[in-house]
Amino acid sequence: MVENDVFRALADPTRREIFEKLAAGSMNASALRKGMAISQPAISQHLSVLRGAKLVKEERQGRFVNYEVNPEGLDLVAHWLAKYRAYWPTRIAALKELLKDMD
Amino acid sequence: MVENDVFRALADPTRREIFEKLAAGSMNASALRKGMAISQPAISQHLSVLRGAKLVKEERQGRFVNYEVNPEGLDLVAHWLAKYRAYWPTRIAALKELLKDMD
DNA sequence: CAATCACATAAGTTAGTGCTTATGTGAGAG
DNA sequence: CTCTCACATAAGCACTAACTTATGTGATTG
Repeated sequence: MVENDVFRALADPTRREIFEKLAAGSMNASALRKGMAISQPAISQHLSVLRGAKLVKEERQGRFVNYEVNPEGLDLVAHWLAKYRAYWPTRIAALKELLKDMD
Repeated sequence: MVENDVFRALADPTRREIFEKLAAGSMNASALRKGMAISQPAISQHLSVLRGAKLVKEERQGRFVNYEVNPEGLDLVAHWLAKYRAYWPTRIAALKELLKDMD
């Protein structure tokens, strides 16, 4: 079940931080590590989890591996959230504004 | 950090199941337990976690405690997700339809 | 008020998670 | 071809998390 993988992946704050960095722009594992007090294998393991959750895509470029956000994982969260839309009426107005901006 | 609590709470499949049940209609802990192969304390502990994540609200009713969905937690998820809206263009159309339906 | 019911809390066990150091692998540089 | 670089995998360890049984608490029932 991939939905489970997504939520488990996002449960770790370090992983959310990595994801956030990638959302701002794709980069390789070494670049991701900069500014984080964590070992290289740790990053690699986190990326592996994020990949399994479809939150991240990898693309080999020579001896570097470029990582970028995979929308598939986010879609899963959006889908899950949509099931409970009846419970966040306060956000509807904000969402409408948001969508208007995107036109 | 409550955002962390929300994602950690949702990482457990049993907890998501409980939440889903409550989304379909508020009920007490005993009712929630029905059909689940789990002990009474386990339910109670899960509800405690969900409460800490603002995903659930409790309301004492005599010796029963009625549980219901707390939109606050969902708002947190929606908020987090909105930050990455640039990455789910495919969902935008569906979302617009959804919002139209709610008018 | 004594018994019971609905639920919470305590304590202990076990499995899983996130980290580390050490090592492996595959591609470019010299 | 050899060395180095970027990253992945292995193994081990400390901590956490989810469950259990046992017990506590506060409200209703008889």
